[in-house]
Amino acid sequence: MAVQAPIGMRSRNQSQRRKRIVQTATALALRGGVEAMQMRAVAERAGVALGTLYRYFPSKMDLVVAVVTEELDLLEASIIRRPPAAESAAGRSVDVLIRATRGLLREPELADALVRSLIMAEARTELAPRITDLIWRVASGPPSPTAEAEPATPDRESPGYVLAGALTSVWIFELLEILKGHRDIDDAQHRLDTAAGALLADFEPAEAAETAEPAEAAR
Amino acid sequence: MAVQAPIGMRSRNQSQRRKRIVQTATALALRGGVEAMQMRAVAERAGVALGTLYRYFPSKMDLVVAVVTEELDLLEASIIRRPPAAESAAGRSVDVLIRATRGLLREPELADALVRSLIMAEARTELAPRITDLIWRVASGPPSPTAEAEPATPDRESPGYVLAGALTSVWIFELLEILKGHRDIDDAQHRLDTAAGALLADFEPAEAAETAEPAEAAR
DNA sequence: CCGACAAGTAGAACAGATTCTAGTCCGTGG
DNA sequence: CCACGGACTAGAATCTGTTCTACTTGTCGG
Repeated sequence: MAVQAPIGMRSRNQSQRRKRIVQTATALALRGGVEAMQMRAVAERAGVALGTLYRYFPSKMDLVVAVVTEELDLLEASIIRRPPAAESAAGRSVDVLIRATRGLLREPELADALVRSLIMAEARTELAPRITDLIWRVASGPPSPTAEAEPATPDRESPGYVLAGALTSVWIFELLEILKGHRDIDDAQHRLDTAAGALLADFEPAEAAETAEPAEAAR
Repeated sequence: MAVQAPIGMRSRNQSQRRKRIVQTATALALRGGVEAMQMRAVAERAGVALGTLYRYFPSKMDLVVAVVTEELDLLEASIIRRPPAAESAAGRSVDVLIRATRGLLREPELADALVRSLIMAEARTELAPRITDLIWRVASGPPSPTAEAEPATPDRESPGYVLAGALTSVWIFELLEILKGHRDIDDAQHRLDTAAGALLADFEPAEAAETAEPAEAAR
């Protein structure tokens, strides 16, 4: 077999291979969900040996996390592309979360994988903090499209960040409930509104927030 | 698995058997954790055939949930025995949650099972709501040992209940983080204090409990 | 050119949950 | 008394994640 590409730089091939694996895995997960994303199947369709797959992703969970991480990238990009417009920190946060929810529910199987990853994933990759950072940013400042000055490194001990983390927990659970069929989106939104209202009532991005106080930023 | 209408002696034997299975499972889970609680092993030690075990518990998850449910009973009993003393609703809630946390961490393997059950368990048994109910009750009533006045049936749509549910989410996540080794109890307590302070700031089912200070929960 | 080596490959082997097969046992209605 | 049905049993079989074996290839320093 091994139509080994003509001798080339190993590292590029590696990342190429890795990418192909993740794509294959995503494709499989998109239908059938996580259980359809079987390691043998992924290896086969990606054209690598099972052992190789396991070299790149030591466990299925790692692969799931990789898939989900890409999804998360897309989500963040979409947020940046169209920032939330609400007045309050809570409003903006819920806006983002609900949009994320709707987006995810378009691929319930993937959403399921995301949630499980957020919850179960070991220290390997920190997924949940990415959500919390997102909320933090969104809550912190009315997004000023030009300013990069937004705290890309929030103080993770500050009350504001802790509360953003709490909201993340709530969101993940609501998403989970939706996926389990216990709620619909509107119900979840209502709950998120309630929780966010309480959690972010007097949200203030710790210190360095002064820089970003332009009330009505451009759109 | 419905505890179907009794049929003579049969039903007693059934519940006897069921109980023995759960006990065996618990014993195994107490050491080794969920992975040590292998279906074959449980069946063997409980003295039933594998098929029978699967008749009673269609999946391992169901068995885990059964085990964890018993644990939850113990927790509730312990709460009733020694009600939280703090002034504020938030203080009492955190008190209970931290006590639960400490108790659970005495059996990390079981704690792990609990958390995963709370999260993953399907509609079958509703574990998380039991926690929320607990928080609700504890938050609602300044512990009046005599008063039965508190309704055991909270309005699950009320803002107060929704907020209690949010606190449940936060707690489960903090517990998870502790189990993953990302936090210690004190850290978690601090976060719970922050979250509960915000969520239950002006909690009141009927009465008033203004002082929403992050309470020094019991040691 | 050589030997060491990392990265691959094909495929067998292992492990534990879940399912399936065949047959036994026992209480009950006819 | 007896056939039926449901609960059990022992154990094989299946499925899927994970690990292991044995062998090939491509790269590279010397």
